[in-house]
Amino acid sequence: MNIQDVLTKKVKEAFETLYNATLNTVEFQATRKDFEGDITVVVFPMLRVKKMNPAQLGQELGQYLVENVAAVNRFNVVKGFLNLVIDDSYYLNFFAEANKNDAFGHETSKAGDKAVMVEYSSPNTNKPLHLGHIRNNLLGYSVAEIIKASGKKVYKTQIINDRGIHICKSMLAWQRFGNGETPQSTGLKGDKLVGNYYVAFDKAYKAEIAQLIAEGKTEDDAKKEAPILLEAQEMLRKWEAGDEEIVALWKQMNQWVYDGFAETYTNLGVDFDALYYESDTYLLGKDFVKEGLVSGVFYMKDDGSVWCDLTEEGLDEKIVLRSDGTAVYMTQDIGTAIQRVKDYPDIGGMIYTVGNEQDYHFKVLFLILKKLGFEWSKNLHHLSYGMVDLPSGKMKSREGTVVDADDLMQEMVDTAKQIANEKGKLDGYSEEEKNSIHNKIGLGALKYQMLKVDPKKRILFDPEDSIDFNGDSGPFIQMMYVRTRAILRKANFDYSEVITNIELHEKEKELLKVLENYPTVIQTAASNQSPALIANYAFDLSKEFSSYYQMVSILGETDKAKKVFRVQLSKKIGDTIKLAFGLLGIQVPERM
RNA sequence: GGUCGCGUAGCUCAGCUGGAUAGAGCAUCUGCCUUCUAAGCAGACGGUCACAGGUUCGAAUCCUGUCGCGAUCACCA
Repeated sequence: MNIQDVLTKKVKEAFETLYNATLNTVEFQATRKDFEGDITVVVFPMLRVKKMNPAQLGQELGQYLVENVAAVNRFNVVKGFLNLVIDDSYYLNFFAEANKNDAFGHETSKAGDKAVMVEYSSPNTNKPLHLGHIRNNLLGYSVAEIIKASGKKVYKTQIINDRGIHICKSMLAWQRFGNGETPQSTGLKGDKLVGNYYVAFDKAYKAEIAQLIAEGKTEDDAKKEAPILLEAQEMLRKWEAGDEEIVALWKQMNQWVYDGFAETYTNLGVDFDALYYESDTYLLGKDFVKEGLVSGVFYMKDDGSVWCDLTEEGLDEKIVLRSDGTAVYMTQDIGTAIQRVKDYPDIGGMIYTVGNEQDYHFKVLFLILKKLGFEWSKNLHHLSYGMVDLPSGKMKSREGTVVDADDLMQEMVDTAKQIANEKGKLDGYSEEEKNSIHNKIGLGALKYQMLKVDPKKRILFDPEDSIDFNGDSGPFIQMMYVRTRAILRKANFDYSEVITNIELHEKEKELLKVLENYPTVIQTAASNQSPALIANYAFDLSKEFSSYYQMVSILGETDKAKKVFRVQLSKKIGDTIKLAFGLLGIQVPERM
């Protein structure tokens, strides 16, 4: 029970005793720096229950709390704010308790609890991953880890968009211009090689369009009639018909891409528990469309296309099956969702990490699943995040205006290396150790910068402005962890004794207050699906520690009990930074 | 045009389930490394919370409207 819970109970009790009135909630906030106190009760909302002068009410409540709550030392009232001074012993006891738990703030799932499936990444297999995918991957991975830490079972998954016209474009261009190139023959990463042919296709396609326009066609006609596009469409038909040669090429090129992606995922540090491939699932929804047709959820138009009428819900009509009977995106997503629940019967809900450009699609998908009568449809969430844009606008693979994921990660590591070399603090380490450290710091900087922003906000990424390594940054927080580790390495004495009877330094009290919030922050971050809250918390804790570290000597303290406590506190803060960063997928180095 | 989202310091962002004088980082300026790692600390400077109304004891926060930016409204995914 944290201090808020204790006080809530006692304030309610005070209300019953003093005024014979019932209070539903008690509102708290951290006491402003200008006033004395550790926590503040806001009395204004209580006036609705008990009409009286707020200052007087605060006075009476404060008096009651001092008399009836051991942890409350004294109080002061400013306008409608009751500022309480909490006794050091409360925080020392809290710390002693928290210190017993190596994963303080993290819960584990209980047998029988429903699981959450988190979908993220879900790339197309015709081009390499870019910065937009990085944001998606980091968000999805982190939200999954946060929900796990909040005490739920989690499955991470993705749907790999491995079929469709876009893949055929790369395949066709490779057939035509590739001269049998392979990742082995060129030394290129597989996804990069395939991406090059996607660009090559677009180049050839544009040339043909220009040619056709020169011959007198309109632009619209030219775009539809360009021979290379017609050929790609023919290739897709052949693929669907199971043409052996085409399918073999498709498998080959996809495999190159998967090998490339695997490397990127490893470097990025993300993973998955279950993979779904569009080529397996794109037909799955059809049966449910048939069922929905029977039950009246859908209706068929004269041309045979099937629709869902959502006008009553304020949306429009949505196609769920083409007139030729083939599946659309929506058909597949309906089928995939149902399939996942069949595969993992303990799923109670799903989270789709997909950009906000698809807000409408998911609104419709969830509504359709609800209409189809699936109980779990009410627990479906679209983790909608803002696009990562460049100063020049949207990233476009075909036009080569993308920030490549692998390149960017490498750049970050190189920058970390350069900074480390300038500082020279890693001199004497092996190359392997150095590389590992540069890697953690470079990626930490990148990941922190991506995750500290509220997911729903769009990120403007300027390649000219470098990612921060100072201030509110990943490396700053890693640095604070490193300091705590340096202290522990030098603390060559037994610091296991439980300390409850010392006087706390002002900064120590502040640190303990922040520490006490950690469990709540995890729960809030989980319910809001926002890694940004964890990132901000890690920074607050680190900043507080940084100030403490500067102001107070830990190993130089002469009072034995204080020294022991300070070492314990430093360790706990380091451990908590490590845990919180773990939820963001960021590793911490032991030195830097 | 309809719908959805966003607009806070020069820049990047917190704060948004209403509470005290709106907070950080970067940049600029001033101090601080013989003491646990200066990727640091302490401090200064910097705001009509897009604009206009409304609700409230109290609004950056909630409601309405306006403006600006973005997304979306395909038998594409």
